[in-house]
Amino acid sequence: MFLELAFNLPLDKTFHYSLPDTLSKTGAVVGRRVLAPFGPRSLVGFIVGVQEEKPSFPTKPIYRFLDDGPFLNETMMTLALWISGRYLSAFGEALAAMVSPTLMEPKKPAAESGAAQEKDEPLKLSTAQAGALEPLAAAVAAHQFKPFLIRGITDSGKTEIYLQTMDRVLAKGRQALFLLPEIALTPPFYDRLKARYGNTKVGLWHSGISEGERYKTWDGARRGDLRVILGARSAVFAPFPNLGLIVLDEEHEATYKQEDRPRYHTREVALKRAELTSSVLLMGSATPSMESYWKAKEGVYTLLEMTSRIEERQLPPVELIDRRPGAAANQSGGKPEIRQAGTAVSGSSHEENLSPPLGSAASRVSRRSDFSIFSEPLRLAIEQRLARKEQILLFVNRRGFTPFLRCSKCGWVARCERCSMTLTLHHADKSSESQSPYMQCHTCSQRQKVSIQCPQCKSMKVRQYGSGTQKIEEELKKLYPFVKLGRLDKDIASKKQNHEKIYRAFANRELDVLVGTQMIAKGFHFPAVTLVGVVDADVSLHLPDFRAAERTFSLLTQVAGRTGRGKERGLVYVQTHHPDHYALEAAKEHDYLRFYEREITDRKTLGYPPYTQLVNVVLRATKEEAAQAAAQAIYDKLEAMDTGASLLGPSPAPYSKMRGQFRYQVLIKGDDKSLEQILVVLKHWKPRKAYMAVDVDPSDLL
DNA sequence: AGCACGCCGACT
DNA sequence: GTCGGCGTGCTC
Repeated sequence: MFLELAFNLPLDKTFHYSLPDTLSKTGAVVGRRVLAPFGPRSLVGFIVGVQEEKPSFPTKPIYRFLDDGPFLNETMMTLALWISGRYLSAFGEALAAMVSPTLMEPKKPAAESGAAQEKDEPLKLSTAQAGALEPLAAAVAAHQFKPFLIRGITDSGKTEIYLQTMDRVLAKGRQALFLLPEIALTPPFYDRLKARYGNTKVGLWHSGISEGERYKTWDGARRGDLRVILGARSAVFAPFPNLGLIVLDEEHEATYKQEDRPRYHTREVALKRAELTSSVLLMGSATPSMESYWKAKEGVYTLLEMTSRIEERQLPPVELIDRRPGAAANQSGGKPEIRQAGTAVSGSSHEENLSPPLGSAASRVSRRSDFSIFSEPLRLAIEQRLARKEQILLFVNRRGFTPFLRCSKCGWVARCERCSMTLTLHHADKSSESQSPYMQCHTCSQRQKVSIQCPQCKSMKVRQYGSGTQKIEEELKKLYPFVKLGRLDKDIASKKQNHEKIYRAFANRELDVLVGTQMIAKGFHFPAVTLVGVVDADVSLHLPDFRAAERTFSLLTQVAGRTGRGKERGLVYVQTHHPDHYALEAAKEHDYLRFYEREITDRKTLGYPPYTQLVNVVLRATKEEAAQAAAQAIYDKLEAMDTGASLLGPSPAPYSKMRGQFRYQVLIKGDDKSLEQILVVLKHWKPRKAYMAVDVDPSDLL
């Protein structure tokens, strides 16, 4: 008896082993994990074939079987094969992606209960909700593969639709997956699912779960003891034997794309898995991706639309504040009303002195007062809410104090030596180990000492430009010293308790204002928030990526949805230099369709998805010439094939250097047929003196 | 991916 | 004389 094994290696190859007499032949089944010698080391591999004939070369015996049966069933093996083909990874890598990373390490796997909760019962549905549920219930009853897309505005009651669809799936004895774009969003859903289906029936799955818990959850799913698994993208691989439903919430989120091998898109994997298992796929979003909405309109997905908020609550007015020089909103008018006596600062200049010491009284004096970070309307609105004891969210798209430092004399800009990125100035936090300010690269995380003197012209005219969360926090403290202020960004949330603590403090209204990055844009339900301020909407708009407008629109829509969730009407202020950009205009009007119609026209004109499929080939090397030459070589090869796909490049990637490696790319726009030919070539292509990464369906082109 | 082997430059 | 750079080759 001989076994064919696949390992978690970037090799398009399987390896053959013998079965020692000490092991039972009946244990040799496809999908089971084994431990086997591999060169000088031991590796966990998957059995992908079993045969009687002795191979023509010498074989080694495996050490032992793992698990008590096949870890992956036939469907999951098929899904892995599909992933390795579509996303150009080795079969073994795709198989490994389906289990916890710890289950691929050659050690023995190790082998919770929440507080008693009120039982969660199905809610009575609104007419709109009932209308959406009907076709879902029919598809579940018919036991057929069917993809649905719900476009439901924030607070429209999508979750209850997910749950009532799930009720029906579980009632038929099948299991359900509930996928969210990130871990931070799971806790409230986890509580609700446990309350609804019972603690022992619901499993939680994401990269933060402990090793023991992981094994238990996967095993529970495999045995069918668990009925629902909630998790981030890798939960799409939960090995349920009788899957009936996959819910993919916030369908448009870029975090559903896996950024290392296999570079799969959770949405596409979910679609394939639903097809293989005759399950219902239920995708939902307030701002569906262009691809999905287009497919829904083409009839590939069934479109369900929910365009009113529950209890008829109104969407908050969104006001765009023109920040271009000379625009009315930038003139600082009257003094802030509730500012306490003795606080001298009324705002900071756009450009300010970095000269020593940072943030000292001396540097404050030099600030011009006619260009504040906060426009007059935003400041007045902040003061009004503070006076009324209502809560405020301030959204800032960057962490740190100032996103770049530049010499105003010679133009030198502080950059990371290993990356083509500017360095962000950070002030020391209470929580951080550093006592003094530092500069940090947001690509490679490396820190440096702050340059006060320009290294190029030796002048002392190094200035700070732009504002991050820390600076907004500081400005607010200066303007309103008595205000209780919290900040939530990656620097703070790197400690898990911090995230919890700040979230709870804000929820309990111990804080008046919360300043934060993307983290505060999603999921939060705080009824006392009546003002959302977007300090600079242009950051995401300016990324050199074809999805920049789409990202900006959905981000603004999401942020706007954080207010007006209580009795009081909410208000959103968006500061921008592009008040007439279609993404901002559509966000102001809460008009997804208007955005969609405009954006889809551009996609068609420019040949971007959904009208084409993209493959981005990135070549990186320590030597720039090597990366460039390798990119040129693959370009020449593909060009000569004449497949009908269009090739862009070779050109330096927008982030032209990362972690000491130069990056060049060739972007391919094609259709199913041309890409099929191209992927075959890429699969066997070995670049010289450069590393090649092939990204099918890239989430961005940076 | 690791990890070995192998052939050329600056150091205890 | 050796430590170590990373090029290329192999793993049933």
